[in-house]
Amino acid sequence: MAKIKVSLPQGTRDFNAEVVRKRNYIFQTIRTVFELYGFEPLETPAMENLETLMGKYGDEGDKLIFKILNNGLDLPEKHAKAQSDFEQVLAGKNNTGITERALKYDLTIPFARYVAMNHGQLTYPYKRYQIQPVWRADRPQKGRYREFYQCDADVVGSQSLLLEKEFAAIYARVFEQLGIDVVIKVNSRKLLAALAEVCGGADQLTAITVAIDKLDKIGIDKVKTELTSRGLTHEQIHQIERYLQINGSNEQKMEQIEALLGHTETGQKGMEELRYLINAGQFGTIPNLSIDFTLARGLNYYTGIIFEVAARNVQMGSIGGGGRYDDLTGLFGISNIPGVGISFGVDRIYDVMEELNLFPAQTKNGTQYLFFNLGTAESTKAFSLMQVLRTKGIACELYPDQVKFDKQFKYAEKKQIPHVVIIGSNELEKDQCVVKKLDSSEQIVLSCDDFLLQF
RNA sequence: GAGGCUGUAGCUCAGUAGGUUAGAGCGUCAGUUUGUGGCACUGAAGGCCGUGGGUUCGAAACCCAUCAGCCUCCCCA
Repeated sequence: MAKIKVSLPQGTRDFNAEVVRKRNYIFQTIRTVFELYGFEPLETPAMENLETLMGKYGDEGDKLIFKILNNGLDLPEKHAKAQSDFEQVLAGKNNTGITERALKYDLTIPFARYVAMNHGQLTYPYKRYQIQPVWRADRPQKGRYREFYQCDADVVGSQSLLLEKEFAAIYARVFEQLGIDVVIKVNSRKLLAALAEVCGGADQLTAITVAIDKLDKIGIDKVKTELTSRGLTHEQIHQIERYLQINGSNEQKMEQIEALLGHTETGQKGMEELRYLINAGQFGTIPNLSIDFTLARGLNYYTGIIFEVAARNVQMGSIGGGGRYDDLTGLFGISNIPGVGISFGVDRIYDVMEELNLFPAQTKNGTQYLFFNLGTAESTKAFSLMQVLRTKGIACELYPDQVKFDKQFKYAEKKQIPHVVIIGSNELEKDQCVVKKLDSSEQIVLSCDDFLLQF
């Protein structure tokens, strides 16, 4: 038989039983916490209209959207139009004649689209969570895939800072349950805006944000070089440097930022937000929450508090992020719906947990009892016992072929099935069965009725 | 979009300075052992050495191209 070379598209993965179980463990943990905080599930299609997505993620983002080729382009009567349309695509422009749909790039924009479409029906504040795959035509590398899951929770229709506090608590709780030691970095976009006001004006906000975002990668000197090339003066850059050098405990950082940006109105607002978040108050302190003024988070829609979560003790990009946005649905014609949300990067969380060996043994749950196949009459008996076990929720299976013991034992071992049940001609005659534990080799003989009574 | 590394058995990899029939470990299958697994021993199957060209008497090895994977930058989860 000719051997056909098979492969997977770049940046995609198959998940075997073990991996699926471990992933489900993460999903379940996150889902449970979301539900505990009153979020409702939402699912949206894998694909959206291309125009829904285009222009929402910046120029870079647009390039990374997977576009879907329209069907029926090969129909003879459409040839001429398809060819002229394709010229547009070759020129770097999208054309609905060639592609009008695309795979979703994140969960936030489809969510905004959903809110805009169902504006009248939703009960506000609307709290939803969404756990679905998204696709990006990125170059894959460590911790980066072309198909990966996002777990988002957002609230729209409320300005309350209480929500930010709850989201921080959700992060803390989920990672505590997963056993990952994290630092939840928090900042306010308003402070960045205030910094921009002080140094070069509001129109420099983006440039400053981008430069700050690169700090931990390129270092302070290169950040200064970049800012200089943006036309900032020596004095302005000095201010930014003072901003970036703020350190110490959360309280100490607040004191330093007060000295630097306290005289601006925007700065005061930003500090208020942060103070509310870090103060214990009536909700208690959130563990691992750390103010990080160098946190900037790209440049898109965030306007208030921003979050980013990093795992300690392991080299990995952020495993979660989010923040407040004032007017996400404005993009779709429905204005004045403020929102705030966070996201978990499940694939990276998986990699972190794998690297730190944090998955509990319970994730291996599968078949509990393997019934040996030792003949037709014997397996008929086994089958009737199994049906009882199954009604009691015990996973079990019968080896489908009557083969030697050796083989059936090895099957159980490979699948890590903890017990085997042996019903041969001897046992059948006495209405008994032999139950053997594989790890300890202990085995007991008991009547079929006694066997069932255990469950 | 830019750069680096790697493609040899199902998997992880050896393969000496180009030289007969390309190796190991693990895994698979069979047997020792036709109702008691893991261990051990014996044996077997399994390779167009990523693909295409070139250099050479001779290429898995050297050169070029191409494809794929991994990694870094950019950006991000």
